[in-house]
Amino acid sequence: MSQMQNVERQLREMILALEVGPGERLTERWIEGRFGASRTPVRAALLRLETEGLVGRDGRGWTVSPINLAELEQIAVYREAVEVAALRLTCGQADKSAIDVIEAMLDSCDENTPREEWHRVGMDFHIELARLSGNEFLFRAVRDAMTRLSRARWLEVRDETALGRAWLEHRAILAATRLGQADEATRLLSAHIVGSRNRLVTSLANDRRGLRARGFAVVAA
Amino acid sequence: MSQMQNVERQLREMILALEVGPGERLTERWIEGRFGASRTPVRAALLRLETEGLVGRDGRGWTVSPINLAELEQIAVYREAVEVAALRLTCGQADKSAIDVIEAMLDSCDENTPREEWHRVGMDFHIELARLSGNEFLFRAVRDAMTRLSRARWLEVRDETALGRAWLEHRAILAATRLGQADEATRLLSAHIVGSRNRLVTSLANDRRGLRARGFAVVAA
DNA sequence: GATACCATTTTGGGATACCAATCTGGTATC
DNA sequence: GATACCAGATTGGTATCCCAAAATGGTATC
Repeated sequence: MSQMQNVERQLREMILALEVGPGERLTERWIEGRFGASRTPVRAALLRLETEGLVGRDGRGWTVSPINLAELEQIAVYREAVEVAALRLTCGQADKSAIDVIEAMLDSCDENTPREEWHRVGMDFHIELARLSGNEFLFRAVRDAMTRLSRARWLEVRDETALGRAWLEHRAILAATRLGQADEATRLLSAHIVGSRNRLVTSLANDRRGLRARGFAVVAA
Repeated sequence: MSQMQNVERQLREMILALEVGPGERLTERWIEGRFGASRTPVRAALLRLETEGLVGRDGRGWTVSPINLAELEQIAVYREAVEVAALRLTCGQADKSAIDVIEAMLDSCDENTPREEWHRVGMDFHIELARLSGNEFLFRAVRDAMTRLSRARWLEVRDETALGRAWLEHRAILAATRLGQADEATRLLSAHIVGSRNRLVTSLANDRRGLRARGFAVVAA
């Protein structure tokens, strides 16, 4: 594994895990020292993370992208379009065996599973479902959208009932997909995405003061 | 304007204008000499163009992305999803004055307009229409998809009737959008995209031999 | 003539040196 | 005490080295 990919991967993890806060300034020299790499791979990593929307330019200099509520709403609209299109493709396919793998993913979570794992599986559900479409561009769009949403979802205050409801919705989407019921499956998926967005934005807007107190830049809608 | 942005812009133009052929090998040193920049900005440019899909890694080393017919078909599905979603948003908006600007764009082309300009305006029509949605992600998705399609459309053998038909379809889409008829507008848009894709892929598949003879790598569907 | 092999060159990945722009902290001035 | 200003430190942008790996091309061998 090259240094460049290492820096990119580790820095992305730090950002997604909120070990560097949204809105925080980044200097190439700090990253250089932090990961023991020189500026060449650091710069490459920053350029790629910029296209992922995780870091941005702040005049001269780099900044961890703030949480932007308006952006989160736009991403929800975007992912609804691409996820629905992907799911429609999947419903039209004959082979539904791959759906079992995704169902097993959901099964792997129970009350003993750490919160972090629930978080990851909840994202991977959507990503893997999109992958089944066989369309590389729809897949990447969903994956990138989930990456952009990741930090915000991690900050969201979610109660147990909300988590349970999301899981039920995931299972209902899978069930309809397995039967090839495209209209029903996409209707459920749309509703799921819209509901998730509403809960997410509401939660963050309510917590905005607290999040800023923790040093996280949160831009209003 | 920094060197980095210059190299990126100029190299992108060379690739899109087919001044470096699809499938051609690129060396960082050649680009360095060609544009009079050092390797640092050259590498930054390559990293960005990679995310745009215009260049790719070929083991160790860089290659101008070949024309890939299977990819073109997938992009058509992708752009249909995002363009339809964007258009639906636009139809729901009260202010339709911006549509006149796009209509004027179409008007600016007549029989004296160079082919290159028709080509550009045909792309910008879709990009600017998506911009009206106000959703940054749908807009970028359309813009990036059109960038990826650009070279292929340039290679397409298009007769006058096909160009004229496309223009009529563009106008019909605008007309329905202006009236806020979302279902009709998106139906027309979908048909337009599917039709364009079919003509494009058919044309390239037929010309494949000739294109390869010109040194352009064309990957089959 | 085909092929295995080795020396040379070329290439991308990485490290580092340098620069101009900018930021910072302190100081002198009023 | 506020402010204008200047010197030093910091930073991203760029150029340039170095290196290991891979491609290249010529040659000896069969």
